[in-house]
Amino acid sequence: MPSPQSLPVVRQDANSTRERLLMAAERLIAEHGIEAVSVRAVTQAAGVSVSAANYHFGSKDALVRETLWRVLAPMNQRRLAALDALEAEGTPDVEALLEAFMRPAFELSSNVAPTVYGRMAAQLYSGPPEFEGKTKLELLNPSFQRYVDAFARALPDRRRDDIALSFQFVLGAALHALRGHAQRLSDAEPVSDAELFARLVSFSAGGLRASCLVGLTQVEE
Amino acid sequence: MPSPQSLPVVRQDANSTRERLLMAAERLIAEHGIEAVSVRAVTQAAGVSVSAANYHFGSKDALVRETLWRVLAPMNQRRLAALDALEAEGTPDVEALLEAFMRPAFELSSNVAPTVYGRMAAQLYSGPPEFEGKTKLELLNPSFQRYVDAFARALPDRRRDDIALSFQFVLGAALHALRGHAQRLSDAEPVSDAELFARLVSFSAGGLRASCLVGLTQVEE
DNA sequence: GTCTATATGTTGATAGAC
DNA sequence: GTCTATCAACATATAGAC
Repeated sequence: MPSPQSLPVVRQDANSTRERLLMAAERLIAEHGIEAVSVRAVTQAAGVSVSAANYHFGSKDALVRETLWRVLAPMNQRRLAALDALEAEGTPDVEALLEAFMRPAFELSSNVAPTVYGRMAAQLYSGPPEFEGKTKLELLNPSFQRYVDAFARALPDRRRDDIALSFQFVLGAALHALRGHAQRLSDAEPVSDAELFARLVSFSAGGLRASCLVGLTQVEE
Repeated sequence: MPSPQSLPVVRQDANSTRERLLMAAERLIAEHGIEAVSVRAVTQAAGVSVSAANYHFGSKDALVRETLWRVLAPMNQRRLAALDALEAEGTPDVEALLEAFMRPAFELSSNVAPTVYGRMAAQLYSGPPEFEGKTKLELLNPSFQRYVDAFARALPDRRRDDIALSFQFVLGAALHALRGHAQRLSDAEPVSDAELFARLVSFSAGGLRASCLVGLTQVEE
């Protein structure tokens, strides 16, 4: 289904040492977080020595950054492509925008490493702040801006910075769900991923639309 | 203003080694996270030796657990007291419940350590999962249940597990804001804490009310 | 390119003097 | 109770053989 050139597949042999390291790092970081994963753990999972990792990446920081980028860049690309498709056929409404934005985060990152895009994004926001810096927020923020613009067109009676703030709340709710906290606490039977996604979309839509009804602070009623 | 017995103040002299360690740990963990803070960093900030910490707490785990508990227990107590006060005068609406729930998380934890309650709670949900276990979710979850019950009374046409899930989204949005991500990304001028709080409340109220209008999956319109 | 072996620092925790 | 001194284990990173 994905068109051949949809992703720039410049990857080398899937069994090269470099590729195995990135796959192992992707899986371990998505599960345990950046700080909890040592280079040794990655190299052991990849079946190579520690120096092999340092030969290819130079440092743990570089390995982590490349792992994050390699996972988040395609996710981001799908987000933007979905937005392009929506805007090509008119002005999308809030629900359509939310689905387009969040869908890639709930998909598998690749067929070689069965991790979820958004789980990696959650690690990005939980982990040490030096990793947010240039590498990733430079990647994600521009598409956030585009989505905020699209939300602003879908909600024309709202100030843009108001929408930007609500968008952050949406992000927080989605990251929390991607960390697995949403399932864990509801005492009822665990919801399916599809239902979790649908409820997250409708919750976010309600939140985005809500604050247009209230003033900045306490309004007289 | 706080009634004398409002909090069980069983603390020893504010300058005891034990107290100084807990204060330093509170500040450092709230700022840098659990994993990033070493026992040495805490003892240095407290001006004592490493063994003093191990004498009083036995291990880093115990020190962290007690730090978390000591910050989150009063926050939780304020939450429950606010809910008691609301329910004493009728059936509170969604906004009142959200304010009561979130207000303590945005307040200062104590006058001795100028950290924010909710920032510590955010570290709890970001950090290694072994800290969530018994100590804290045993403390926070019961009050979550009480709030979910109250929301269920405020929204009688909603299923309870539906509300429980939306409540998790609220939690995610609040934790994201408490981590400071909400301010950082909005390109506009940074909002004040009071405005951030007000917008978070109205966003969450809209989200909580929203999903009662849609079905589980795609509904026919 | 990948390995073994090693350098160098930091971690959490302990032993024992005072 | 608090310290200094020290431990063993782990971290990141490098040197040099092959």
